[in-house]
Order: sequence, then C-alpha cells, then structure tokens
Amino acid sequence: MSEIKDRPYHHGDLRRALIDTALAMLAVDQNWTFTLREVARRTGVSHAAPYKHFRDREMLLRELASIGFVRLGETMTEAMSPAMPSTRAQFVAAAQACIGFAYQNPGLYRLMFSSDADKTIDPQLHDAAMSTFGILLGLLEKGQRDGSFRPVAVSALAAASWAQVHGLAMLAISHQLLEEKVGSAPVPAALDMLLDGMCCTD
Amino acid sequence: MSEIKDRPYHHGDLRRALIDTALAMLAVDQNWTFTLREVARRTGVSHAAPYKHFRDREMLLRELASIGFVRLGETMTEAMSPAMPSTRAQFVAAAQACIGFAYQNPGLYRLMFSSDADKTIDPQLHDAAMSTFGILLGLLEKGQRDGSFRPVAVSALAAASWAQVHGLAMLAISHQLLEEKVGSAPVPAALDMLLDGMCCTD
DNA sequence: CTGCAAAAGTTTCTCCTGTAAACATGGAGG
DNA sequence: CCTCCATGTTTACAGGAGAAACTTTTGCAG
Repeated sequence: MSEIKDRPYHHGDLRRALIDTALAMLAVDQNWTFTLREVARRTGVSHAAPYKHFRDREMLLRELASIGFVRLGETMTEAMSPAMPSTRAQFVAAAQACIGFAYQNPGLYRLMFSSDADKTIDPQLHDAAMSTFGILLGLLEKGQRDGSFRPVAVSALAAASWAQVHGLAMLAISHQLLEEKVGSAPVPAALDMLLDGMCCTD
Repeated sequence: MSEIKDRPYHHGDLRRALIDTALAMLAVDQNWTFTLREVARRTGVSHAAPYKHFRDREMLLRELASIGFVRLGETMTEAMSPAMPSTRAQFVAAAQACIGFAYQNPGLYRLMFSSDADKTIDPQLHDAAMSTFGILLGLLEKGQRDGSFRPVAVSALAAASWAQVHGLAMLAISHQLLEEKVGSAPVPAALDMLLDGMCCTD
C-alpha cells in the first residue's frame, strides 16, 4: 500500500524528478524557456518546492547542461570503443556520435553551449565539459603517438577538430545540412577534408 | 527652437533608438536577458511604446540578429577586398574577420546563432543570414574556378569551412582558445589544417 | 484654415514569473 | 515517545509581458 500512494508529502527524490521533467520539456520544446513553476506543476509539486534543491532557475539549467555533457561523453566513448582499423576511423566515429547526439537532443545540446550554462560559475559543469573534451584530447594524443596525426601542438589539433565537430553539430541542428544544399553525406565529407589536413598521410 | 526639444511626444525614430539601446545593452551585458521594459526605460519612453514597433520582445531580438548578420557581412567583405596573393589568403582573411567580429561582439554573435533568432519565423533574418553565408559560398566557388580548391561539391566545402570558422568563433568567444591550451596562433593553425585538406595543392 | 483619421505614445489592467519568508509535515535518531 | 531537520506548502511581493483603451501629434483633404 506504500506503492501507489496518493502523493506522499515527501516526494522521495524530487531533485531527480524535477530534472527529468525539465529534460523532457527541453526535448519536446527544443528550448529552455519553460518556467520553474511549470516544471514544478508538471512534477506535481508546489511552485516553491524546487528551491529546496536549486538555488535558482539557472542552477537547474546548469545541472541539465552538466548531465548533457556526461551523456555526450558516454555516447562518444561507446562509439569509439569497437575495434577500429585506425585512429582516424575512431575519430570519425566519435565525431559522428557527437553530431548525432546533437541532432537527437538539439535543445539540450544548444543549452550546453549557451551562455545560460555558464561554466565559470559552476565547477561541476566546468568539470563535466572538460571531461568530455578530454575524450577528444586523448584520442588526438593517441593518434599522434601512433603516427596518425601530424606532430604539431596537440592543442592546435584539438582547436581545429573541436571547432569542426561543434560547428557541424550546430549546422546540423539548424537544419543547414540539407542534402540539396550540401550533398548527401556532408558530415563525413567535411570531416575527411579536415582529417586530410590533420593526418600525416597527406 | 525645434532643435533641442524637451522630449517631443513623437520621438522621431523610436524604432532605431530602441534598437540602438538594445544593441548597447547587448554589448555591455553580453547577453540578451534584458527586459523590453528596461529598453524602453533607457530610451526614455513608456513601457508600451516598443510594441508600436515590435510585435513582441523576440521580434526585437530577431531584428538585432539581422543587423548582426549585415554587419558581419560588411566586416568580411572589407577584410577580403584588399588585393590578396591567393584565394586561400583571401579565405583566411575573411575567416579571421568573422572570428574577430565574434570576439568583439560576443553577445551579438551568440544571439545571431541562438534559438532566439529563429530564422524559420522571420524571412528578413533568414535572408540576412543567407546573404552573409553567400559571401563564403562566392569565395569558395571562385577558388574552385581558379583551381585553388578541390573540385568537389561546393556545398561540401561550404559545410566544412563554415563549420570550422563558426566553431572557432564560438571557442574564441568562450575563451577556450587560451595560449597555454591551444598555442599562440590557434586560428591560423586550425584554418591552415583545414585548408590543407580543402586545397588542391596537398 | 479646419477637421479628421491614423500613427505613435501613454496609462491602466490582468496574468504570470521568480524568489523570499513563514509555516507544516513526516521520518530518523536520541 | 519526542524533537529536529530536511523537504514541502502557503502566502506575499516586486517586477515583466502584453492587451486595451485613451491621448497627442502630424499629415492631408477639402
């Protein structure tokens, strides 16, 4: 009888429930203009309850962004893990995973890189972002060690490839990679072009 | 005596004045969280006056974004105009101009590519963005004609280079191109890497 | 010149939001 | 059993978005 209670006073895990509601709204609306009150309402809780878990609305948004970076990291890691013929192929897989993630979670991805997810305020968010960025960095370093990538400053490779992947993701989200405008497989095409410049075998 | 009137009832060009105030606030705050009422207040006008010129707050934001695209286009065009030894050099100049513009107008640049500047709603904004994008496209086509760039689908070149430039701009704005992280000249380095893949001379 | 319609501003009003403060409740430890 | 504290709720208030109704100019037709 404690199973389907009629809203116990204490929710159990309201923090998580609020995050889930907000993530759902973000996914549906593809923006984060939702109000905190609406999130509370949909979670079936009073409009002030969220403040017991988040100092303000922006703190919730940063939490969502943080989760986004963790999930993106997982997605990229999974995509890279299968046996790959080359580091270059692994790079393409990771990049496509990132772009795919952005395409399937456009609202979340945009939030992650918006000024509402201010990484200078929230160390946890900053760390989550850096950790995900670290996946790319690790791959580039590995590629340099095994002779796949040019022996330039790894940071230069990182800037170029991160910019490229993030840029493609944003274009994809904005539906600016339509076939008639940009060919049938713009992402691999663009990645290959950059890789031709990054790799030793040019 | 009609020169320095004491706030005539009719402002003269309130629309322009509101835009200027909003642009100034955008530049100072580096975000567009300002309220329409605050814009009205600073322009010295009642809080409902803006509605005579903009249907709602978002319409003003789209107007700002539109202006941003026009200015960015001008900046890039100016940067490309001087005599250049090669189309490739011209490309680098235009790209750097774009990134410089973003760095000097971070708030505006972010707004231009945010979901608050929805190009599917506002044809004028869409056109402004497309017109600026067209500068890049023209340059790439010229480069293909003169043999600078590979004879692949121009749209593939466009996707790759637009992604790269926009990605670098976003990284620059987020102060993620710090010298200790990414070398002393990350922008030219990254651009050159992509160009090595885009150009025929590889 | 007069009169008037429309443009451009202002006032007023309603509904909603964020957030603070004070109050209620229920579960865990003494 | 009692009491504390985290977690919820209610109440309250300062603002904002935007609609509606009212006022001032201005441009123009006669």
